[in-house]
Amino acid sequence: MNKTGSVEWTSPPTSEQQVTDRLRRHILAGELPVGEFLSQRKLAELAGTSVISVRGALRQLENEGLIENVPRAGVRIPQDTPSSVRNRYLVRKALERVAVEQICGTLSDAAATQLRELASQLDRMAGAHTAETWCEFARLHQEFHLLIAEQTANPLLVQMLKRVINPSLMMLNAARSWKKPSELHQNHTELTQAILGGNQTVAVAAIQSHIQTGLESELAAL
Amino acid sequence: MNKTGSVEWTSPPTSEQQVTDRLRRHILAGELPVGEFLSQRKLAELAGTSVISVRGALRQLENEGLIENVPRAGVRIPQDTPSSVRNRYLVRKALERVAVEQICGTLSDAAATQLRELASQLDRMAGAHTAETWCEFARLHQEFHLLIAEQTANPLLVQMLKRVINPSLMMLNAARSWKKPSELHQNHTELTQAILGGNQTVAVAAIQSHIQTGLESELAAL
DNA sequence: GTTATATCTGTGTTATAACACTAAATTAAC
DNA sequence: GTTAATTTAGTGTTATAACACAGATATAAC
Repeated sequence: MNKTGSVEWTSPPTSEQQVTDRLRRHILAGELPVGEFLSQRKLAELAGTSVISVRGALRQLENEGLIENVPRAGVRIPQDTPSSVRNRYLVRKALERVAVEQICGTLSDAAATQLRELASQLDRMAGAHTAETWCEFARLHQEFHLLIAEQTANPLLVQMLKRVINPSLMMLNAARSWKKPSELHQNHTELTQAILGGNQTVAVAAIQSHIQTGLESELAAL
Repeated sequence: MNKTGSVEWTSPPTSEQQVTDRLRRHILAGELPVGEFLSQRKLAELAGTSVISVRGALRQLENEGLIENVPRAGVRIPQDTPSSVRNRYLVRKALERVAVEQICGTLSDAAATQLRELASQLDRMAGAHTAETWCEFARLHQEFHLLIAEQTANPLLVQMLKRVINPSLMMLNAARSWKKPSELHQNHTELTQAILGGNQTVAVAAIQSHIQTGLESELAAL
């Protein structure tokens, strides 16, 4: 009935989609070895489906930048290097800059309070990090930045920003054991106020410096 | 022997890759109907392979932003709207801006001459457009902007820029019949000089205004 | 012991066929 | 003639099995 693309009817998720979601969770949690090639057959057996669904899922995750596909060799989680991290952050800086420029001064009250709430929650968590709160902190941090991007009503921008934030999330989760998190403390409340303030120049400066801080702490954790 | 990812040995292209390349060419040339769902079986028969390779190829093209996948309905070439075009151009503006900022004043002589040559070739072609030269012009235009991005040595940035330029190329090719091309005349030589000049402020201003012109002409062609 | 050959096991890749579902067309009943 | 049920043809999706190649292991010959 509805093949037009605008599906409100929640059709049962395809097998491939289920595998995709499960794999993504595992990767983001840092539970898969980085650098090694993953066996499609083992993944299929582990997920209880066929290779074909796994292959589709891997393709999807490749598009999200979480894994790397070498045509006749297989698929693996890419090993981060200083330059790959810098490359991601350059793109991220570009995308978040225009996002902030776009929404500066035009935010709805609902979005503003949601942003403020997330920021305060982040700043509260930043002090006391345990292994358990790490994952949640990383998730909220991503949600905060994506929320900003979503206010532009530009799905492409959101998708690309996700693609560039996700790998960092993965890396930080994988490395959470040997890093003292207080280092990467960032004041999100301050950033939020700069954005909500309405002065585009100071908002842009704030987001740029914020991301720069993130880059440096991630490089230090490498 | 070489499974490390850095493959110099040109292994024979996988079937899926061949289908991908052929399909991409067809789409970019504007030879496929936009909006309609494509039949995987017909594509497979037409390409002389199985559905499985076609599905992989479609996934790849989806990642390049050329087609749109609706989970249980199929895959189609998305219909452009003013807002989708604006969304693409916003991202493009963000990406090309940082690209220019990065390379401004640091270009090698080889890259500079290559850029100048491409620009002059484009400006020469801009005056006399026939149906035959359109495709070539679009290709060169893409090559020009990608060349700028490639000078940053940031593969991620190049990939994303490609993803945002390709659909425009496709649209312009499909619409070349009912549009007088002189409208979208852009002075690429002037832009090149601004970039090579070394003054970052004027270079950024030039690229921004250049892209803005492109946006307006594409909106007009919609 | 060393070397060369063969086998075996693992990989990614791909073709075939069946499944589940939808939409249209045909047929049957009223 | 109109309406309802049924069949048919099309779709995307997925499981199975075979293909082709690579690396390791074991076996045979020297």
